Amino acid sequence: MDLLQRPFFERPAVTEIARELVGKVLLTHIDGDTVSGRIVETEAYAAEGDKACHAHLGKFTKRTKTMFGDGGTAYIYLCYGIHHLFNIVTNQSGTPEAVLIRAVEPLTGADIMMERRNLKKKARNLTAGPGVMSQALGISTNLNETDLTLPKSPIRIYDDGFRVMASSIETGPRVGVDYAGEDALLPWRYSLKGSKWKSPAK
DNA sequence: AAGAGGATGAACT
DNA sequence: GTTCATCCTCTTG
Repeated sequence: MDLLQRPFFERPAVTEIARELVGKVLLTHIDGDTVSGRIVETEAYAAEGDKACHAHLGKFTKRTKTMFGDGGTAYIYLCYGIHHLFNIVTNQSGTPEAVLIRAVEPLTGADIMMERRNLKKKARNLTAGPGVMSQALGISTNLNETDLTLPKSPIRIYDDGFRVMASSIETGPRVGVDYAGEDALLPWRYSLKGSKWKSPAK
């Protein structure tokens, strides 16, 4: 299990990072519990030419300032007043780009995830979807700006040797970004073809 | 100070 | 297929 280091996240091509994150392991160590899941769905949000990005055109606010930090930082924000959405900031400090993690396949600690989600079975609705995934992993906005590259961080990304062939990656338009006009059509959603742990969103 | 809207999910018909 | 819970952030006045 190799912890992904800062250089992986500081690259300029956010779409490339989003694609490569599919198949990686997302691990959290929160409240003494360690759980992990394999990333099966991501979305890329770019600093330029992407109206769907919260910080497009350099829009700097209290919320978006996290995206201007170093690559490898957690960007977690509340959506619809209910859901905690987990993103990974990419590119160099000052360039606000991020990858939204939308779904994982449970690997370890599924019992803890079920407890957090108040579910009895290890079903697809345990972690398939950005809001429910965060809940299962114990991620909430108080972990915003967490450095993901430290060995002791409560949230980390690992490469466990699992390899995904290019032909196993499915692309499509991002979810819930209709307000972004033509940028909503960009095929910047990446998922693992055939995985049953993808989010149900069309 | 107030209002609108949002990178969703669950529970309906 | 539709509705709506729920609240933070941003915009406007």
